[in-house]
Amino acid sequence: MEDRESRAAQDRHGGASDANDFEGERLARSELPIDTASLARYLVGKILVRALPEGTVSGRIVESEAYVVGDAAGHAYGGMTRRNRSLFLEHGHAYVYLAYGTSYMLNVSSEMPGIGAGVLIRALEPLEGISIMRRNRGIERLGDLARGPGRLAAALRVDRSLDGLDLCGEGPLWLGRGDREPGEIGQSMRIGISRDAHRLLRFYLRGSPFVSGPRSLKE
DNA sequence: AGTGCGATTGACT
DNA sequence: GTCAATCGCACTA
Repeated sequence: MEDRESRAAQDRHGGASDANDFEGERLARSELPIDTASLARYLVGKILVRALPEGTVSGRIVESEAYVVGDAAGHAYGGMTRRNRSLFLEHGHAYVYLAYGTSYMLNVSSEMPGIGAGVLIRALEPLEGISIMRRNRGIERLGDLARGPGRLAAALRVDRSLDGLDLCGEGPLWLGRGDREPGEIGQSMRIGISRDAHRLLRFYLRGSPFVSGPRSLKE
């Protein structure tokens, strides 16, 4: 088991939980739907896990957005560039970019190799390593630790150094199985875009207080 | 080399 | 509710 190392590292640092338990068990690439919108819906309820030197941080994905093939709002629209090349990797790789010069955004590439599309992870319900998240964010309130794409990246210390990482590999960031069925999943327009804004490509756990956006987009 | 613009956030009226 | 911060990138010349 490759995971023994991270587990040992966590034990050395006195981590309270096991990153290899059922909930955090790494999803295999073959389990991920290849279609972008399907993947966005599928990821709601799954776990995002980050191994840090001081311990494991994780949260349940409660909100995602699909940026599909041919989508004018997607960064892959217009072809591959230095910034967006990770979107063209086989589904299950990380695409991380800096938005507004201030916030990192974490996406999961979502199609076959050479096809540019991805899913933006927009919010997490914090599970493990909450004290580490508080330190990373510099705030206390649980409900604000990972509510929003830039906030969750900060909480998990995700930046451009993780761009291109295989989330289905043995790296320090991965997708976990989750320990239960998600609740009812709502669907809405995406937040903060202008082009192709009408499309219903945002997915969220209905009623969760950890979902971003106005109340009208949480019900 | 210069310009304009965000898949946001936090501070503030 | 409004609004500035901040910077990498894409585009023009």
